[in-house]
Amino acid sequence: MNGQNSIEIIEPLCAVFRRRLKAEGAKYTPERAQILDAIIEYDGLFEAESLLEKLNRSGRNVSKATVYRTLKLLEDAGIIQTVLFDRDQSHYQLVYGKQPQTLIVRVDTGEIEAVDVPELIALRDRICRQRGLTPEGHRLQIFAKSAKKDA
Amino acid sequence: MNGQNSIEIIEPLCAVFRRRLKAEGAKYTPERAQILDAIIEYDGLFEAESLLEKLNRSGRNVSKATVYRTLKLLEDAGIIQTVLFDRDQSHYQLVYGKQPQTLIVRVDTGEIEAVDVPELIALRDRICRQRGLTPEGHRLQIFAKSAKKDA
DNA sequence: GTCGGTGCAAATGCTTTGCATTGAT
DNA sequence: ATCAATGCAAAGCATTTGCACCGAC
Repeated sequence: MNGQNSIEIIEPLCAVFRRRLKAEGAKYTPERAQILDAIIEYDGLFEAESLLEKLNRSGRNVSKATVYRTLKLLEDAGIIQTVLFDRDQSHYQLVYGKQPQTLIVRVDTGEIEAVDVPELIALRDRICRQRGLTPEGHRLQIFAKSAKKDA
Repeated sequence: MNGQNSIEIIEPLCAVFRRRLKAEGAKYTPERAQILDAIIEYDGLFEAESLLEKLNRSGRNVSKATVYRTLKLLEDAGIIQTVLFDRDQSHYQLVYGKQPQTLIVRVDTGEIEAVDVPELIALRDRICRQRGLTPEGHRLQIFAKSAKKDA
């Protein structure tokens, strides 16, 4: 809703990605740029298939193989995160400059809502600290249904 | 470490499973019993393949198809939970009579540790209550590495 | 006898990969 | 020229499913 989830993003994501690619001797190709652009257009979660469709629908022709390869690069770069609800399909979300969101999966309707749970970060960090670990990230999925009386 | 995570298990798991199966007109077959037994022998997480191996190694011959079908039944019965770290393989854990455990995935070593985080339940329930939802379950995975100075 | 269950083998479907081609420095 | 990236089609692989046979009530 507002910017409270953002952590000072000075530079655009494409710059982050480009820098990262350069650092490992890889190239910031037009295909990779288009894929990142299309991802940014998503509000929340997206899937490889939907991304591929969106790209092709808007004339940015990129092959499936390149989409998958780029998703992996983006994940390595810490720009997106893979979320797995089931084994059918991977879901992805933009995480760069944000804390990963908690996902509420409605078991009755199948809807998925992303919410921020600031306390979770503190909880996570404490759990790690107690064990001498440095947190790198987390994923929380909550399965819930409407509290109405119907089963 | 101790029993504080248990919620009064009066009856053995097989009884729970049998009752559940009967309720839906299904049978508690020897194969299903053996699969549940083998699952109980695990401390924490297990995978379908490892379970199948263990069954066959100990002479309890069950087919792969039956293992997968039974895992699904056990999940529906609320006895086990599926945990997905990646898309290679599903991991399962016994959850009946416990709160699902938080899993700490060591990104440096690949080790996975299951821990109890009681506060998480309260947090989850509050998040759901605020939205008029009833929690059915959750999954929290924390990715972390050793806090030592090495990358 | 009816039904559900099992095992086998084949199918599924997302994701990955091999390979020839293409593009940038 | 060299080295990486792309696209296509083929492969991979955990999981699922169709089907014939089997066993319990």
